[in-house]
Amino acid sequence: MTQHRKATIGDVAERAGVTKATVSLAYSRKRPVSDETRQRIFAAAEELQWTASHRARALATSRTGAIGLVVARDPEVLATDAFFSKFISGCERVLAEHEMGLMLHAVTTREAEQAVYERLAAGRADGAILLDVRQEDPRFALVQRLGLPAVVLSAEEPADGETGGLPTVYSDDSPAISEIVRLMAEAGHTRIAHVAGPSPYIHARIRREAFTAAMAEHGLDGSLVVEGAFTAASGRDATAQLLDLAEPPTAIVYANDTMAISGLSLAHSRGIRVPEELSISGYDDSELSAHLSPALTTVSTGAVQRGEIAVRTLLAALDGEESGAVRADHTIVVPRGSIAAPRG
Amino acid sequence: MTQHRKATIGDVAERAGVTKATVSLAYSRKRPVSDETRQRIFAAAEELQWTASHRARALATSRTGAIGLVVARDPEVLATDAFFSKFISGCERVLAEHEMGLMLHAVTTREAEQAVYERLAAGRADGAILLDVRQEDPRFALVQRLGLPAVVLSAEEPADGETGGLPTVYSDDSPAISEIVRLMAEAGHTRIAHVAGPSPYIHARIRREAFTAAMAEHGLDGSLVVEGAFTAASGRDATAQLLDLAEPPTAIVYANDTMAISGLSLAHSRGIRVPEELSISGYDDSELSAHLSPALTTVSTGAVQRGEIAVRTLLAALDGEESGAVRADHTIVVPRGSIAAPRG
DNA sequence: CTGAAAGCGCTTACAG
DNA sequence: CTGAAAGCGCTTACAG
Repeated sequence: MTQHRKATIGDVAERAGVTKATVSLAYSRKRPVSDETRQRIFAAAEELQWTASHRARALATSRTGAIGLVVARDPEVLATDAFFSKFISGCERVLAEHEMGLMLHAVTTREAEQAVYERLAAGRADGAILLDVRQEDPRFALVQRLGLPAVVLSAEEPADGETGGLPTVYSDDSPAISEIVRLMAEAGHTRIAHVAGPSPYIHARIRREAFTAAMAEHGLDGSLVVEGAFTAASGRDATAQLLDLAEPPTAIVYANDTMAISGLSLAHSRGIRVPEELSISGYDDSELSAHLSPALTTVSTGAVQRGEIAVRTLLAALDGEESGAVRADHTIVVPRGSIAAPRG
Repeated sequence: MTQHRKATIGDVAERAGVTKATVSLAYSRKRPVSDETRQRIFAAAEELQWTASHRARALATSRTGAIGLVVARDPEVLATDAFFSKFISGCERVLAEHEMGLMLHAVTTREAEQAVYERLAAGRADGAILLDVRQEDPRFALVQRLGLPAVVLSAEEPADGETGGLPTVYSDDSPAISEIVRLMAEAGHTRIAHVAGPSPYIHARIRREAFTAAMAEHGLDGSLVVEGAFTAASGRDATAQLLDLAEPPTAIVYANDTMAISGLSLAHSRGIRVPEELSISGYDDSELSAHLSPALTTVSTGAVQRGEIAVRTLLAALDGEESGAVRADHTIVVPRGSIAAPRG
C-alpha cells in the first residue's frame, strides 16, 4: 500500500509517532526540534522515501518556487545569440542555491506574451525577469497590474520612474562601444560604420547612441548606421549594403557577434581581407568569436553574472527588500585580431 | 478589501450567488452549467479580476502544469548549439496550447543533475524530456525510481527495453550522414575525415558509425575520425590536427555546425580555400550556416518538430496512453556551397 | 519542545 | 442543472 501511493507528511508523522507539524518543523528548522525526535523523523522519511510535495508547499506558503523568464525573440535569434544561455545559466546558479526553478517561455506574438505573464501571475511563478526592454515597455504596467513582482534588465541607468518603480539591474553598454570606436580611430580609421540592433530595444539604442557620440568625440562622422535584426541574415545584408557604398567604411562596429560573424564571412567572400582591408568588432563574446580567423574583437557582457544578480535582486524583492537600481559592472572589451590599421 | 488581496474562487462564487463548485465547473466545462449562471459567474470573475490560482489547482489535481527539461551541457555549448533553442521553441508551441509551462534546468555536475530530477519528481513538473542520451543512461533508472514520467529523445530506433520502457521519440541520424558522405565521394573525395561529438552521447556515436559505414560503402577508409566536444574550440583543434597530417583529408564531415564553422575559419586562416581545397559539412542547420561564405552544407534536424512531438508524446503518456517508440522523421540534408570536387 | 487545528484555493465525487 | 462537503499535502499561528 505504502508501496504504491507516494508517502505524505502524514505517513511520516505517523511512523515517527509525532504530528505533521513536527515533521515540517524538523525540516524547516523554523522551530527547535529535539535531536531524538528529529532522528526518528528523518529515519521514517527515509524508509518511506518521502520528500515534501512542492505542490502542497506552494499552496501553503503562497510561493511557487520558480521565477519566470519570457523571451520574445525568434528561435533562430535565440539560437545564435550568446547572451541568453549564459544569462540563463547565471540565473540557474543562484536559483539552485534556493532550490528554485526557472519557468521559461518562448513567445512569438504580443498576445502570447501577455497571456504568459498572466499565467505567471496566476501562480506559475513568484516573479519574473524582464529582458530585451523597449522604450516605455508595456510590460512595466502589465506586471504591476497583475501584481507580479519583477526586475528589469537594462543597458543604461534607468531615469527616475522610467521602469515604473521596478527594481532594475543595469550595465552601461556605452563605455565598451566608446572604447571600440577609440581602438578603431586610433588605428587610423575615419570611415567607421555601425550595424545596429532593432531600434525599439533600449540596448540597441544605447549602443547606437554610444557609437555616434564616440565618433563625434574623435571628430568623425558617426552617421553611417544601418539597422540590423541581430540575425546572421541581417548582418550579411547590412554589410553588403555598406560595402556597396561608393566610399565603403574601413571599419564596422556590429551590435552583436552573430551579425559580425556573417559580416566577416561576407567580406571574405568578396575577397576583402579582415582586418587588413576591413576592421570589425562584435558584441557578446560568443564562444565562436574567439575561434574565428581572425578572432573577433568583441564585448563580454558578463551575462552569467548579470543572470545571478538579476535573480538575487528578484529574490530580495520577494522578501520585501527595496533595491532600486543595481549596477552590474561586468561589461568589458575583449580585444582580439579583427581590428588593424586601415590600408594606405 | 477586495482591492488588496487577490480574489479567490470563493469571492467569485459569493458574488455570483453560486457555490465554488459551480464556478469551477463553469470554466472547466466538465459538467453543464446553465447559460444564465455562466454569464453571472464570468461577470463576477471579470469584476473581481479573478483567475484560478495555479498553485491551488496543482494541489487539487495533482498536476503541476509544467514539464521539466534539464540540460547538462556547458553554457558555452548551449549558446552555440542551434539545437536547443529550436527544440525548446517546439516544446513551447504545444505546451502553450495546453496552458502549460517549461521548467528549464541547466546543470553542470552529475549530483546537481540528480538533485534536479528529484525536485522535478517532488512536484515541480509532471514529467520530463531526456535529451543528450548516453549509452545505458542512468537517468532511465532514476526517473523510474522517482516515479517521474519521461520521454527520451534519441538518434536511433531504440532496441527493446533499451530505454527502460520509457516512450522514445527518435530520428535516425544515419541517412543524412550517409548522404553527405555520398555527396563528397561522388564529387571525387577519397580522404574524408569526421570530427565527431563526445562518444558517450548516442547521437554522436550514431553519426560516427554512420560515417564509417558510409565510407565503407564507397570503398573508402572511414577510420580518420577525431573526437570533438561540440565546441568551437574543439572544432578548431580537431581541424588543425587533421590539416597537420602528412596526408590531410580533402573533406571533413563535422558532427555539428559550431565545429564546422570554427574549422572553416581555421582553414581560411591557413589560406586553404573552402570548398576549392577543402570540402566541409556541418550538422544542425544553424541560422549562421546559411550566411557563411561559402554557405555550409548541413543537416536540418527538425528540432522544432521534434520538440513538438516530444511534448505531445509526454502529454499522451501523462494521460495514460502507451506510445512506445515514435519516429520523428524530419532530418534532411541541406546542400549548400561547402562541398566541391577535390583539387587535381 | 510538541500537539491539535485551521488554512492555503482549488477540484471532484456525492446528493439532490 | 446546482449545492454542501471532503480532500489535495503541506505550513503556521495558537496552546500548552
